[in-house]
Order: sequence, then C-alpha cells, then structure tokens
Amino acid sequence: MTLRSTQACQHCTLRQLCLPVGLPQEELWQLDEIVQQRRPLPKGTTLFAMGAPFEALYAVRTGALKTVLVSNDGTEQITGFALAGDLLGLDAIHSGKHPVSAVALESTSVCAVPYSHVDELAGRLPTFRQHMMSVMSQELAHDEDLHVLLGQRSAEQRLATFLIALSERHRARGLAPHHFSLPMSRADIANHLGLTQETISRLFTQLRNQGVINLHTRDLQILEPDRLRNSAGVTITSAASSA
Amino acid sequence: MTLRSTQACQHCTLRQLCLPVGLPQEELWQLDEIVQQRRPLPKGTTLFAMGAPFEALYAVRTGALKTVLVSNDGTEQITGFALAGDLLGLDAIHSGKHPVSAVALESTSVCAVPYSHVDELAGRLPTFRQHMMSVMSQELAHDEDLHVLLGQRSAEQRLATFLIALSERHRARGLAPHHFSLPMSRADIANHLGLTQETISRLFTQLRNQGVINLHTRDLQILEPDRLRNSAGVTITSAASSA
DNA sequence: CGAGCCTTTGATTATGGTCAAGCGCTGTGG
DNA sequence: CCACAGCGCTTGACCATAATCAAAGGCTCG
Repeated sequence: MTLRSTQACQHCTLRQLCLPVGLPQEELWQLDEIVQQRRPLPKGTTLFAMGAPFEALYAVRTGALKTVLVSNDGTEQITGFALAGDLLGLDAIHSGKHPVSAVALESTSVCAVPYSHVDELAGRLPTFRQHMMSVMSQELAHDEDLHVLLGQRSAEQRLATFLIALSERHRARGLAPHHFSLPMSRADIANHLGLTQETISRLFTQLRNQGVINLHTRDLQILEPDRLRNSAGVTITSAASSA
Repeated sequence: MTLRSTQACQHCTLRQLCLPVGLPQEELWQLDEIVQQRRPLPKGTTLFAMGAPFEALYAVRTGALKTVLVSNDGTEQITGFALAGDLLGLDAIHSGKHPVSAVALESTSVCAVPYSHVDELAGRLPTFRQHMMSVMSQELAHDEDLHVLLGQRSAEQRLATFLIALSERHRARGLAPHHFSLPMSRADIANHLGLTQETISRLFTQLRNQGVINLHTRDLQILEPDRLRNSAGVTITSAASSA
C-alpha cells in the first residue's frame, strides 16, 4: 500500500503550492526522503476516518476530497474541500485523532508525510518550520472568513462567494479560472455552506438564467465574473482560500 | 507603555493553561525573558486593530476580549471571545497583518510575546514547538466545531452550546462552572452565533422560564446543566474550546 | 438625575427549509 | 449496444424559523 518514492517533490508541478514552498534546493531532498506515495484512492474512498489515530499529514497530488465531521446525532458537516496542493490533517495534531474524515470526490492521489518527520524537520529547518506555521495560520484566517460567510451572508452571497473562491483556487494552480468542473455534488456544496440542496439548485438556475454562469451537470463556466462578484456582495479578503 | 517583567510565567496562575504548558522549569525562564506586560486595557479599548502589522502574540492574563472581523460593507463578525489564558494573534502569522481586531470587553491585561522570539524558541525547544503546533491545531479543530454549529444547528442549540462551552472554559480555569458573569453583551453573543439580539433575548427568557438558567443582566447561573445540554441537542466533542 | 445604551417583548415578514414529484444523467448488466 | 435502475438534480407548493420593525423598560455612568 505504501510505496517509497525517491524523486517526488523536486519535480512535482505543485512544489510552488505545497509543502516545499520556500525550501531551498539542498533541503528539498530531505522532504523527498520522507514523503510516501500511495496508489490512487477511487472515488468515494476514505483517506482517513474521523477518530482514527493521527500519524501523517497528507498532501493532495491530484483529484479532490471533502472533509466531513459527523455529529453523534448523525448530522454531517462538510468542513472543506481539498484540491491538488492542499494539506490535510493539521487539525489532528492536538488530539492525536482526526476530527474529520477525508473522502475522495474523484479518483485522487496523495502524498503522506509522517508527522514525526514533519516535527523533526521543523526543528532543523527554520524555513520549513515557518512555512508550517504560516500554513496553519492561513487556515485559521480562512476559517474566520468562513465564519463571516455562515454568520452574515445570504444564500446567494454564500454560493457566489464559494464559486469565486473555487475560481481563485484554480487560478492559483495555473488552471483556467473561469471554466472548470465541480468535483462535488450540489448536496455537498449545500451542506458546506449551511444550506439545502434545493436552495443551491434554485440559485444555480437563477445565475444561469441571468447569464452569469453556464452550468451543465458538473461543468461550470463563469461568464460574468464581475456580476458574480456582485452577487457575493462583498469583496473577499483572502479569496484563494481552501473553500 | 511596555514594561519589562522579570518573574512572570513562573508564578502565573495560568501557567497550566497558557504558553508555558509542558515547559520544564529550566526552560520557563526563557519565556519570562521574552514576555512583555502592559498596563491593563480599559473596557472598549483595542489591543490590536484589523490590518495592523503582526508583531507579537498576546496571552490574556485577566479580563476578556472579543475578536472582530469587519467586512468592507461594514458588517461585523465576532469570530471569538478570549478569556484568561487564551492566546491571540495566531491568525496573523500568514499574512503579517491581523485579520481581526481585538477589543477588551472589560478591563483586561495581557502579556505580549514578540513573534520573532516565539519562532526562535520554537526552533530551540522541541516541547515549545510542539505546544505551539498543538495550540494552532486545537484552534483549527474548534473552528470545525463552530462550522457545525453555524451550519447545522438551530438558534436554541447554538445558544445552549455556547453557554456550555463557556461553562467548560470556566471549569478548565478552576472557576465555578455554573455561576459566572457574561463578559459580552447579548448583541455580541448573537453576532458570534449568526443570530440577532432579539432572538438571543427571547431564548434567554425561555431558558429562564423553564428553570434551566437564572440570568440577571450579566450574572448567569446554570441551574440544570443536563437540561441545558439537552437544549444543545448533541454532545459537544471538544467542549472546552475558545467559544 | 438624566442620557444613552442594552435588553426585553410584541407584531409582522421574509428567507430558506421541508415535502413531494418528476426528469435526466450515468453506469451496469443483459 | 441498449435498457433499466438508481442516484443526482430540478422545480413547485407550502411552511417554519428567525429576521425585521417598533416600542418601551431598565441599567450604567457621567
């Protein structure tokens, strides 16, 4: 199941986005020593389950996942969507258990980084330590934006903001920001935004009728970014965040 | 304005809760070298403003603060309440600017810890580094709980959960968990929970009429913790979290 | 003692949820 | 390759929760 790789990070197209950010060449190979690759997870597969012991951080190479928190009354909350280059598992360091499950939304491959090695590297390489702190800090700031979204914004504003954030994340990865495929279902989007499937569906048809977007099944085109931003209501502070 | 202190952490009653957690005696004095104390902030005063450059982390010694994110349309979101022992500013590491303002809810004193020193200590002391990572991770997990609260729970469940969390935080500080004073206004609670002042007020009178709590102005007694937990609807995973 | 803010309470409304039904992909097996 | 099953999505009708609007009472602090 776990395969050793010898030439990962150095040649990875995500090295400007992922853990290696800012690491000098001579330190990069030390990450390579540590990173383990696994065979791709089929769609619907669980990378790690809520409650499972925390052993490693995971970096998404290709594909997409959702992170899900299941309450003991059975209600589920999708806390985020991870795209290529995103890091998963930072929320598990404190308790030693994953507080959420991570489920592949499509065929997805990840790199696993055993946490003991991460900590050891953080002690030895200042730039790496600072990057880790920065990534966690960024996630905290993003959660605050999400708090605003759920606490203050209407359904339309939430969806528009979500789409813009997705768009910006594609842009940051060098992909077309205005034409991409949604890896998640309407129900997933709804759940993540604290709304219902029906509301999301209605809003999508509304945006489509207004000519702001084009959407067939999962294929999304943003035709009028400015009007979409207008629907979002407010400029987003840190747009390229992990939705 | 900034006063050097020579015997802070060693004798602080919060050392089991604050940054010194897990630091051995011989390392504790190194924190003392770094920590700066300031004169108490009067109620309503801003510790740091949103957008201000990030220079230090702040640990609350006494009192309480709210952290507020103001959107460019003027709407405000209170992202959290900090009590004695809590750490503020971790969300600013990434961007180098505070993404929220911190405002004292009552007369409040804090310790300032210049971040350059924090990073230096994290490089030198493994236990300290691990503690910092753990604290940030805990905050990430807490934000996920908050996401559930805002995304899935009714007004009554939100308020009950909030009160229970506050109660647990008092317990963790060795204070009476069922009788304490609310440092924040009804409007503050409402805003933080994504509700309105009026809704909070109605819920409080309802809980009071049911005999679950007693509340005069800011003085809260939890008379029936079990029934309050019942109102919360679901057992809270990480209750003693930073509301 | 008075001004202003915080809180409570009531009446009404609106946003989004719930319930229900039908359509249309997609993928599988005959 | 086609048919069918099942899931995902859409749309409509109706409803409920909490927001909004409004007014009055009660602290707190100058």
